[in-house]
Amino acid sequence: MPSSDIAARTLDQVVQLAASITGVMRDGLEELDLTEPLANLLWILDPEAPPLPLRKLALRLHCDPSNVSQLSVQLEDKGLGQRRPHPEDGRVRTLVLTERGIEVRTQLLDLVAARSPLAVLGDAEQERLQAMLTKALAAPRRLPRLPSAD
Amino acid sequence: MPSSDIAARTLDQVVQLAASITGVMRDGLEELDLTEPLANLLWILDPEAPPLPLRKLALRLHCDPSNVSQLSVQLEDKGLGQRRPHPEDGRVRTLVLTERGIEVRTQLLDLVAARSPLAVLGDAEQERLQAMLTKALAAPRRLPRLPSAD
DNA sequence: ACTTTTACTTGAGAAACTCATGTAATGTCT
DNA sequence: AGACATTACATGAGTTTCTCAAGTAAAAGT
Repeated sequence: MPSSDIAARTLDQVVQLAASITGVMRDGLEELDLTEPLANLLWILDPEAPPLPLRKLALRLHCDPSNVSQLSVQLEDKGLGQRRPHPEDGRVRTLVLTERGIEVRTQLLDLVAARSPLAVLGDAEQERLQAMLTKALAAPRRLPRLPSAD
Repeated sequence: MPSSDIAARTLDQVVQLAASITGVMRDGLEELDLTEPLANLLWILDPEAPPLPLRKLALRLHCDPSNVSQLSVQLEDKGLGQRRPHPEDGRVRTLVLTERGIEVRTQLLDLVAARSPLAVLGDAEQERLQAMLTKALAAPRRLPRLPSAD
């Protein structure tokens, strides 16, 4: 049982899990009055972290910056977010959640957490899982044959 | 440290990992001459498993069956797949990979496996990871407040 | 000061997806 | 067996989402 088979199987399971999670999210979008791209944006907008420039958000979402611009407008139109000028750099805008935005984001996260397959794992298991994921995510991302994007 | 925080953090890490994996995949699409939706379809087309009806593929991809129809046409145009009538049910069509399709799929999987963050985990760790993921994915999916779709 | 670079916005266009409709095969009911 | 309903897929139109190109404004480099 070669090592690459193990890797392939692990990868496949993670992808399956991810698909399941996005499925759960999609099923909850209507009751939150969100679209999928808006929900994805909301997801990475941690109210407790320092606000991020739109450019950083684009990197995180693996999409074009212009796309984030358009999504930001939608978030503002819904009263969930607000673009703020960066205090030090006049070119930069950061995206901040409004009170209502924080509320909806919490609902979104709670909903997905409650219905995701991960919910069946106990606290101890989740912590072991976290340990492994942390290790993987912290890795210095050495991409073979590619300039370091991301 | 309430249990829901642990769950939220685990979930966030899985989502981050998934984003990273799709990012890796996207970066490799050009060199494989694939689009993202085609790659996703290719991914779930295991040549060793019995061929699946288009409808099942749509369920797996969380999308409309008509979408799978269109993607199947693209796969055929590229010479990577072929739709076959179901031997017993005249309405059903299954999608099978061609020789070249299997080849490209292998390249895709290998590429993602090599560059994914999971690559930094050792075999033993991956097996422990698999154990947990298997448990989660096998769970009978009790969706709160929703008829059992999926 | 002048040029280059960076961050965002805007608008046009392409890609991907959904929905409605149509067709054919299967299942069901009497 | 015949009539009706259901299921699986195909097709075309329309919507949504995304990318790309061009433009503006601020900052950095020379």
